Amino acid sequence: MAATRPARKGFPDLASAGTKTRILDAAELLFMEHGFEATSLRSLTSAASVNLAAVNYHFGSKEELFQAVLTRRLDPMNQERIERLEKLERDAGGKPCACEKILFAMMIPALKLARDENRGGKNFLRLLGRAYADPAPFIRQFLSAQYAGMIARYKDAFGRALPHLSKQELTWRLHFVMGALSYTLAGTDAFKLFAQVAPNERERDNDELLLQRLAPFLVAGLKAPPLGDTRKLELVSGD
Amino acid sequence: MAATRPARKGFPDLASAGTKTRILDAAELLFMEHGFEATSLRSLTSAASVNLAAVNYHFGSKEELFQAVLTRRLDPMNQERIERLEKLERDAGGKPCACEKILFAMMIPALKLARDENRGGKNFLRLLGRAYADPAPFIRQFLSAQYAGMIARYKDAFGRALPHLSKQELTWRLHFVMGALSYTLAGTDAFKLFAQVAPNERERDNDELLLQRLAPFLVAGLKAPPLGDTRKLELVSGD
DNA sequence: TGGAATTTCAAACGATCGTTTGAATCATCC
DNA sequence: GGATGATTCAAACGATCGTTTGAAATTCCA
Repeated sequence: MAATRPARKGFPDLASAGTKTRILDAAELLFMEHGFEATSLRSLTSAASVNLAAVNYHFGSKEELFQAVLTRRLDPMNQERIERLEKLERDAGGKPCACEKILFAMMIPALKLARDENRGGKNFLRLLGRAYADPAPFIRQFLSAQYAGMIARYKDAFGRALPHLSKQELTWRLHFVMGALSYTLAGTDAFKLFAQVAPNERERDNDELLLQRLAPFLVAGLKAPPLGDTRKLELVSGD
Repeated sequence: MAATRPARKGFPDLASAGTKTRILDAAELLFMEHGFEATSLRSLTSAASVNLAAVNYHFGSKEELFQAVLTRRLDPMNQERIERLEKLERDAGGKPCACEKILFAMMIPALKLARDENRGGKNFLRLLGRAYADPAPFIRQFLSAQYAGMIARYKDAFGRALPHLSKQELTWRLHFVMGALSYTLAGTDAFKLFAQVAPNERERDNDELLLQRLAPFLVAGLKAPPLGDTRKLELVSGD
């Protein structure tokens, strides 16, 4: 029952590393394809070429396996986001950073993850997109814990970069930004109907170009005059 | 085996209407809370106070029930979206419509649905948000069919309202808009971390005010100069 | 009202689920 | 090299799944 903490001597686990990694890789793929509930441990362990009991042995339960799948990618990504922001603020030397730069500091680590087909790549981002929309408590509080630190720092930086926005306005706009970003990176193509362009054209629209398109959109949205500065919009007037 | 097409005479079904509606209502709530796979027909029919076999009798299968749940709300909403756009274009008389008005024509039906707690309300929009991120083929092609007509017309209208955007650029920006919109309306609050404001403050941020905040953000993003008009952004230069 | 069609119901179908168990295998170090 | 602990394995656990069935109950129309 040592589990999850093997090899107490020199190197980290090596014998079990193969098993744990194969499980994580298979879980990442299958959870993305079929979702958490619809993925059975039997199909998962079969795909990973490990014994059925290996999941409960190494991770404790199916839920803990799911969290481990998320942690493996999210931890480094969010840490890199924080490091990039800190470097940005060091270079700025007390002055507020440019809005675009802050946005890029947040987007680039996600982009790098998406392109790292070696490990996870887009599969993981799609899985993450699903997790965002999942109301299961154990998923929601896990994501909250994972993002809390990173989000707080970025909200602070954006707040100084966009002094014309009230605190509430900023909160909502960052919500919009994260929505468009995660939705786009997840790339589930719920509306692939949009793209009636030539398919080879879409192939060439790689992730880097995608973010180059997303960035101006988000920056313009962030810099837009807040509610009330423009004429009052009559919303649900009709009917 | 008539099923799904009862009462061939005067009124639509009345005896079975109670059963079918109760099933749809319970399914809407439970699918939202636990997802499609994790919701069992036994808990569903129990919540609806109907017999277990009623789902297969009235809808054929669990999957068809899920599609019926989506259709009940999506059909009227997307139809209203089209009607509003057509009215807009009639009033404009050949001229391109204002970008804001097109956006509102798309958002208002969704908002009205969100506020109609009588039927569905936010529960359904959260369910829809989950469906967007679900890669299950039967869900994806169903959503495509549901949205295809509406999306095509709006893409056309936006294209005329934003002549400075290339076709590809427009495609992506509409993708961003739908992402931010659906993500926000779904309101899963994956990043409720943003909102450290007073809780009563968030309570008062009702849906109408939310869209009044979202609209300027999206309009500014849509109107932003396309890629290449601004200085070239060096993206993944570092590292 | 009587007969046909529709709807409800309890019960069971076979299949699959996540987890546990206890013995067998493997690696490691005294 | 033998003991110790980590890991793998086949097998089984009880539970729950979506669906089907055939009869009972209900509704509808002639």
